[in-house]
Amino acid sequence: MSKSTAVSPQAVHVAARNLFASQGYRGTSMKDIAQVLAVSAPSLYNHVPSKQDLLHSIMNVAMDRALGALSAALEGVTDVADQLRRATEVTVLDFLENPAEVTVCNTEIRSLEDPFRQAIIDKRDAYGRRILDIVERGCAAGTFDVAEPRVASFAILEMGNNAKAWFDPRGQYTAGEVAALYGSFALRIVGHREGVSP
Amino acid sequence: MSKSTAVSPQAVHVAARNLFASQGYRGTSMKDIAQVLAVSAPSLYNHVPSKQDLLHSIMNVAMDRALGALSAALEGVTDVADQLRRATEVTVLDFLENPAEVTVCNTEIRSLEDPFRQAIIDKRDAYGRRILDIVERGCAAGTFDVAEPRVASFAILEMGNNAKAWFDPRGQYTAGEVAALYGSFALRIVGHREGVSP
DNA sequence: CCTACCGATCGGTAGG
DNA sequence: CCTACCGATCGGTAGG
Repeated sequence: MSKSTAVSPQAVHVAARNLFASQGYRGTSMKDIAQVLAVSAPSLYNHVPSKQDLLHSIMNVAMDRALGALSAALEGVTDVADQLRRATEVTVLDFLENPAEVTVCNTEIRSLEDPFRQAIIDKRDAYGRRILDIVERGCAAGTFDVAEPRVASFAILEMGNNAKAWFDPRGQYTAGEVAALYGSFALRIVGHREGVSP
Repeated sequence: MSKSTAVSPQAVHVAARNLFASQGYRGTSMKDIAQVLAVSAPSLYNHVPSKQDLLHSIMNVAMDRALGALSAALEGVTDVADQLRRATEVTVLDFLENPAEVTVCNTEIRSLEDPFRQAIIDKRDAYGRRILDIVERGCAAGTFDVAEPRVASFAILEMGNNAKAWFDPRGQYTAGEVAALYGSFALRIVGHREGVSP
């Protein structure tokens, strides 16, 4: 379990992320993190200012990565159905490829104190807003047909959230194939003609 | 915030459920629970055996309620599309009407110790299995058209999970109307002809 | 239902 | 990077 050699802010970040995901923020002590890195707990404070800062850093890196991946996936894509498919795929891919960060973001917002807390909520809301924008534009263009774009966008964003819990990277499907399935579900939810997967 | 008079196992259960949902199991002390009930922390042990037992009780009650509601909703319903719509509606209704229990079930399985833990996981899996059964029967009957029934059933089960976070009981829609929207999404995901809501 | 109290553990600091 | 240590808090018990 331990992976000594070369303690760094990065290494502390990774150890904390994994422990926070499996045991929770309050269920993880600085000593637990230190043990993974084979050092004493006080030594961690040479690399990170506090446990709370560590939590914020983990969530902030995760949100920036997700927002960046969403932007990259939509670059140059003009068809609104393609946009929704790609946005859904990149969202699910992020869930599958970064299960620990996503778990921390999902379960530990309440453990974040308030200078940090609102900043993370704002980024999460910005992500949701971008999905909603796509759904609304598709409805306005007559490409989508769904009674409540806002509810539909929440459903799309949420439906893949727990895929990391059952997904097996060495199983029947690749992460990309699972993401493609969810992309087709998204198009079906918004009532786009032809939501069947490749 | 406090609600004194008549401390009972029930009252402790309710106070603990609300605090576990908002602050987490490890972030809630027995003293916190006692304060809501306006008694001292040791007094709680006259009503409940331990904090861990309290957590298990909250999750077990929630799972039994959800499983019972699912059975009741499906009673006498023979059409497989109606079954999926009703199962999805009752699932989302449960999420909206019991937000605190659902939050605890979603975030605190890791805080449950192992005699209790597996029993809760088994009940959760049984719930998911019943949704999957409906999707598989619909596919076998040719009523549904979806490439991966298993993935579809996970998506259906998950898509309403966070609805409690944005749903406002005094807002534009009733819980029943929101549930109906998700019911139509479920039918669309499985490729049933006509998934548009009433 | 209370006060008094137990051993254990926590995040973080001092000082080197 | 370490040991030694701080004040605070934890779940739970004793005893009434």
